[in-house]
Amino acid sequence: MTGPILQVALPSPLRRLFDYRAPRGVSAADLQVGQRVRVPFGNRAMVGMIAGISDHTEVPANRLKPAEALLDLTPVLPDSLWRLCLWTARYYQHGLGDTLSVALPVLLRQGEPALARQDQLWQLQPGAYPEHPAVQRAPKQKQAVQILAQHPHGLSHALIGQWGLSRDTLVTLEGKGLVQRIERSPHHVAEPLPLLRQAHLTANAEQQAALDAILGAEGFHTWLLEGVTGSGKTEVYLQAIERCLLSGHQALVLIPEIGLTPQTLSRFQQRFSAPVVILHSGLNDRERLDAWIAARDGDASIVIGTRSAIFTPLARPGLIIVDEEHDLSYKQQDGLRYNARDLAVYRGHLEQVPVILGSATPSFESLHNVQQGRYRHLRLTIRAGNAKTPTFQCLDIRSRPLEGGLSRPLTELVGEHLKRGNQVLVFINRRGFAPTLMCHDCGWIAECRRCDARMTVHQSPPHLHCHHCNSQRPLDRHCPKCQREDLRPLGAGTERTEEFLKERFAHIDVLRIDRESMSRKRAMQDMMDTIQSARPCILVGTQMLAKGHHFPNVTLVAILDADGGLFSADFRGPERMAQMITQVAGRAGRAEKPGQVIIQTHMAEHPLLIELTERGYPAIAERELAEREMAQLPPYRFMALLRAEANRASAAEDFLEAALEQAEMLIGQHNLPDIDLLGPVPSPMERRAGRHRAQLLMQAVQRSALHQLVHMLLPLLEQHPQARKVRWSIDIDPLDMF
DNA sequence: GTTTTCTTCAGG
DNA sequence: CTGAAGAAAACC
Repeated sequence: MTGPILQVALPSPLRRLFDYRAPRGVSAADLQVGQRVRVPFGNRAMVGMIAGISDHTEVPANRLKPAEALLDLTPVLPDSLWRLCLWTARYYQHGLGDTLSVALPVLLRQGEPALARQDQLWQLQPGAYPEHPAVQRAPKQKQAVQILAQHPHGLSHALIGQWGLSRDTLVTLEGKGLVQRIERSPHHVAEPLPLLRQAHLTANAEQQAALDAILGAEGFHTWLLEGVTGSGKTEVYLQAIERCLLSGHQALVLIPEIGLTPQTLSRFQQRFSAPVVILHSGLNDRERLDAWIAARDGDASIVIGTRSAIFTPLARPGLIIVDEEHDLSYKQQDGLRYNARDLAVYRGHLEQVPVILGSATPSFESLHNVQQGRYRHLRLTIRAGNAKTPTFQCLDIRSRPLEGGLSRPLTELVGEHLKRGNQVLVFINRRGFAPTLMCHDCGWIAECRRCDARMTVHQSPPHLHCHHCNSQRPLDRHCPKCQREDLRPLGAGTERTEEFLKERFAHIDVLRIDRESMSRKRAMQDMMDTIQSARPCILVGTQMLAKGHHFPNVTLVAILDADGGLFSADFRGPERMAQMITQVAGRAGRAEKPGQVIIQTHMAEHPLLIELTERGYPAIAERELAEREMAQLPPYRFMALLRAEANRASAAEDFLEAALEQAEMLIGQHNLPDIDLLGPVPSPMERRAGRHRAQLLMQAVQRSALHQLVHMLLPLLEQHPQARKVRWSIDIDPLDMF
């Protein structure tokens, strides 16, 4: 008689479960899938999750160990979230244990109880009042009674301090029987709050039509809410959430990483008095766990968070919103390479709740899903306050000199807009001073020693910086090759453009917005203050500018270099370019002032640019999707990318060569239809951070065939002798090929 | 992935 | 024979 065998998922990269006997003293009736157990693993203890309970095992009895302890009385995750995790592990071909450890808050991974922290609150006893004889000779105590009288639901320790009271005072009062302690979770709502703090705005006809469609449908549907900037997507979200809360359910809202704009968040908090939890990177482990538990137990009505928030359990799920669904930050780029937007759709299906994907520039995948009838399309085309759509113009810069990245006509135009008292936004997707440092005598170029890339010149402070591996080195005056003293920065980044504009428009504020300049804590707020002041100013920045913020007084948007997207090696280059230009352009012309968008390019006749400027994003999408179909690319084909990297030059390719052989064998053995194996080839940037990288692309007509192939291939690769010499990973539905 | 165990080989 | 380094195996 061995008792039940626990199949435990452990936070390890190994893609399998480990069998244990039940902890001593724990009977079969106490055990459930989804509970956490502490188990001995090798020479240390680990926290894992019971993924299965069986009555037999292949592991010989002498190797089978008992688990040390059962950590939960009931499963930590609701059933729907457990199933979401199982599906995620299967779909992204990742170990279940590792998947679960991505999904769970850190403290739960470490074995903390999955219970809400109990705050101690001080509360007045029923018979206590400030004139009570017992406190007349104790002013501090009297004051405490007065303050507590104003807080019938109790005051927490932290707040007591803010009122200038000490713990001792309250303990004394407790002794006198005037005050009691109560335990309560910090998110617990004592009594139902009024839902709305602020009445909702009146929806326009389009918004109302979208809301009617969403709210009129039963159960699970995916809605693609395509709304041009300023058309009021957020108001649609808010009113959909309102209905969700009114029916007693909770809403989950995903936002992109950098789009954690205080503006959007405060709109949620201003509108609803219902409890909102925000899962952001600033939370410590304890705060994160508390928020997670508040969501799971139904104490939080609205949960807002970035990518990983898709794994937040909800007691009463009612609605999932993915804002800026096209944003790449929804895709995790290492480890478990999941796409939170796609998981949101699957989760909606599991929990039978509507999913709203919102964007001004929907991803081509989502538009394709609309065409396929999987998603329903809702459009918002009217900008608030009748703001006009900006006019687009390409500015041919062939053989024109550039200063700080700007051509002469553009600089003049900037001057005109400033003279009229307006603000100008200059978009340049390159940080630093210049992307290249070159010796004017011998042609030497500063390259990174660990990557196949050029070093970027930075000026404040002066140094060379590789944006791919973060290595830095000082800026020499002499060329290391010919020793002469004529090193010149080539091209322009944000620093150089900022410098040029400051010099050219000496009396005007020039604000640089990029990762460096925003690292200061109040930097963003200072910038917003200047912008709100409506004084003429110039904003110079990277794509940080394109996300979330509204600049009502900007009338000119200048895009310094649009050509990158036109001849990118990545087939998604044009999609990215069109999204970026459209998003940046959307920052302008919000008020009565019409906006003007100038795109500097060497390829003014390029059909893509012409289409984008004359007919806009939807036209580009239609055209590009047709091209993708012809070229048999996603979303018309399904991709899985096997990457490998190694210190030795050929190790990665050797491994992938072996993988290719295995894959070909499996395709033959199992008659898997319509799969192309492309490669192995060196990655577009072959060497990065000192490691040589290569990739094998697998592409298929049917997702299921590709899935089968990868599913059978990975166990073979794990055992392969060459696998030890490389780091490898599988990326299902890869979004970039680097 | 990390840790433990095995293998090999130079050196004494 | 010993010790070090590197490869292989185990991790339940």
